[in-house]
Amino acid sequence: MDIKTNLIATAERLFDRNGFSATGMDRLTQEAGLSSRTLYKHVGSKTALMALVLGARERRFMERLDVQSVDEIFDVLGQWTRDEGGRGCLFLRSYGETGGDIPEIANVVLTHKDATRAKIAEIVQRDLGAGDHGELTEQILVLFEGAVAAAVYRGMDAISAARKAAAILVAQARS
Amino acid sequence: MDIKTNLIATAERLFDRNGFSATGMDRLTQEAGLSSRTLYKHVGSKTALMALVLGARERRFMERLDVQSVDEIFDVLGQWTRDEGGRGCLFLRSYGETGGDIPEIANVVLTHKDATRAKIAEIVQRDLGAGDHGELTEQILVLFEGAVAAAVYRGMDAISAARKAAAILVAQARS
DNA sequence: GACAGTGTAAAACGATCGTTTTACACTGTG
DNA sequence: CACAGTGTAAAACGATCGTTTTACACTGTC
Repeated sequence: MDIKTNLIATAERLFDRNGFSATGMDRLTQEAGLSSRTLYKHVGSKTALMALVLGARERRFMERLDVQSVDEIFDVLGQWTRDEGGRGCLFLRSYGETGGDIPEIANVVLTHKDATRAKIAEIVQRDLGAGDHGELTEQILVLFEGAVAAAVYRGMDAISAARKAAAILVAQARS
Repeated sequence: MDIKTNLIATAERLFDRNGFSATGMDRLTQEAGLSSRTLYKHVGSKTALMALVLGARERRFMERLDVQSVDEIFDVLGQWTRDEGGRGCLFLRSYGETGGDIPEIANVVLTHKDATRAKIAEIVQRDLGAGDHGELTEQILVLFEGAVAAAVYRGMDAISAARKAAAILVAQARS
């Protein structure tokens, strides 16, 4: 595998499992199987590596979220959580750990949240037909965000609860 | 004010604004206006201080959450966010930063989440009358958690969306 | 067969981390 | 006045942080 790709994947795993600050560069180089010199040649700095990790995750996530109905949104989330484990939104976690003070990271996070909201709006639109669905979109977004957060301690139950709630809200909006 | 109380309040502010790892003990002693020797005499270690901060927040939060209806839950959350700012759930953030690996902290976090869920169950019960409302409770919990998380980037809109969604789910469960 | 490029291994950089220690001032009590 | 208790100020602890440097091996190309 490409050095940089492998490095970013390893960093994503460690950041997600142990936290950003708690993951030292020594641990990272060791687990990625490369020297610190090579690491810095490829990514420049730890902050840049964090941004790269989030960027890669964003692309992977958006690929998966390309669905047609509100119901499927929560299917995708269930699969994601089963595959990758539910330790909370890595974007919000990076934002929290840095206090939102590092523009390089804050930008990626806020852009990702904008994109997620836009994608949900698009799905709601497709599901409900033409009309203003701003309120429903915000509700689905909150359910999605809540399912991610609550899954940390409630597991899959949180996700199926969100899914059922979303179905009720969609039905209600249709009538 | 009592030294320890003031220290914990200062630590809560700094941890919340800048993150746990990113907040050094020097910064803390400086802002709390005491020597590091006094700090360590009173709280023992940074980890213990984190647990104390979370414990204090838990008591303050549970006091506020002592309401009678589902609707009021989101009123409380709105006030909390207006008063203290919405930077995400400090419990989940502490859990994420430490990878859930520090028992002293993981315990406080999971206990808090259990208590929150129990409190919501109690409110739902009072609101809906006797019967099994496990499903609705999980849905309200997810909406609550989602409102907290989404408020980081959507502000109060996330909270009022959660409130409206909860009202619909409650009405649906009543019929 | 020199050479530029890219990699590793490992030591070292200064800075900062959480924590402890030393030295000293102030307080109330016997 | 002695004294134990509690506080501050500040230096120092060893450890670890992110990052850079030194020294060297391997690779493909002219």
